[in-house]
Order: sequence, then C-alpha cells, then structure tokens
Amino acid sequence: MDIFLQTVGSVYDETRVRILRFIDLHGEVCVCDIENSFDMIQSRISRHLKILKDAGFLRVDRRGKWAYYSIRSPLDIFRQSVLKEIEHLDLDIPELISGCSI
Amino acid sequence: MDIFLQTVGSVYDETRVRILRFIDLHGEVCVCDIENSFDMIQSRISRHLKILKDAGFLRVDRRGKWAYYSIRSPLDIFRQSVLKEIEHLDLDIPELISGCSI
DNA sequence: TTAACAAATCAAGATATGTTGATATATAAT
DNA sequence: ATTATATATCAACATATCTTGATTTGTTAA
Repeated sequence: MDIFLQTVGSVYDETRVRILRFIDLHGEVCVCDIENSFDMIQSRISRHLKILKDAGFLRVDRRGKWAYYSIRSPLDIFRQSVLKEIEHLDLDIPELISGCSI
Repeated sequence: MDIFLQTVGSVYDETRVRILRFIDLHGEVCVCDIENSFDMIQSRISRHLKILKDAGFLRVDRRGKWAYYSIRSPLDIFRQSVLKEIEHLDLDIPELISGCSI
C-alpha cells in the first residue's frame, strides 16, 4: 500500500507531472536545465525530482558537478501506464533551455 | 491535467483505496454497509465516496433511502490499470457487514 | 587552498486535505 | 404530520504538502 500511495502521490502534483513529461520528452537532463526551462528556483526543482526518483519514476546519474535525471528503466507496468496517461494529456512542456554555465 | 490530478488524487489516500477495493470485491454496496464494515463514521465514508465518484471510479444508484455505490462501467484504460494495481496490493479488506436497519 | 558553481537539505509560512461532530436533506413508515 | 432512517454537507481543527529563501554539501577550476 505504502509504495502504491508513494507512486500515485508523486504524480499528484502539476509541477511534477510537467517535470516528468519534460524528462520523458527530452531524455537525460540535468537539474539546472530543468530549473532554467521551467523558470523555477532550484530548491523547488530538486525537491520534486527527489520525490519522483523515490517513487521509482526517475534515475539519477551524477557526473562531475551535475546530476542527470532520466526515466528509470525498466519501468513496471503500472508506472508505464501512468507515464502513458501523462503523454496523452497534451501538456504544454517547455523547450530545453540549458541552464548550466558550461 | 485537472482530470488526471483528480483521478490520481482520489486514490492518494489509504481509506479511499480500501473502500474502492471493497466495492470492487463486493459489487454494489450501500453507504451504511461500508460504514459498518469499516467501522468508520458516516460523514467520513460519504466524503470519500463522493471523491471517488467525482474522480470517475464509482457510480451511484439511489433506490429508496439508500445510495448504492459500484464500480463505474465502462472504465477507461487508465482507471482500469489503477484498479488492477490496487487488486495486486493484497490488502486486508473487511467482510461485508450489513449496516442498514432493514 | 580558495572561489565558483551545482545540487541537496532545512526552516518557516501558506495552502490543501482528512477527520470529526453537528446540521441539513431526503425518503419511508407510522 | 410526525418520526425514524439514510445520506450529504458544513465548520472547525489537525495534519500533510508546497513554496521560498537560506544554508549545507560536493565538485571543479583557478
């Protein structure tokens, strides 16, 4: 039950749904890219990424100063169906605007 | 987006997940049955049923004094996948104990 | 080693949600 | 009509969640 609630809770937030779709669309992105593309402050993005990661939707790969987030693979059938439902929402997702200094 | 959030929000609550599974297991049940089976006060049950109904999971059929709730049919593919995921949770769902006076 | 940058975490305030007890509405039986 | 039963709704409080700004941690470059 707890894992189910954590999973659905992680997508019960418009910001996280949009971030999840953004990553699904653009592949592997780092935090500063999301921060810049969505025009949100860093702590807010970081918090939501952690929630999505802990809920099993995302994986992180730390390289250098950066943390690259991408859709976790393989995804179980339920999380896949959540992701597919989000794909069908026809959301207005921002273009990827690189936010890192280098 | 709003409908998606309403849908996932409706199952982001342990009480509602158990009620939904209870109805899924027992078919058509009235509010007093749920109230009695779960040993919860009526206003609490009623509130959660409304949320699940508004989210598209349940339908109501009022007959006489009673309101009978059942799984809405047909369910779209996403709500079906949510229901299926809940089925797999192996929850401890109470037996149906009739709570109506007649 | 220091400075600059990237990311995570924390504390405080604002907003949303769940629970309860009381009240309102509706139907049925007397 | 009045009473009893079933359900819905409301107000108040408690708890959880989101946002922000500040702080902390970690990495790279000078």
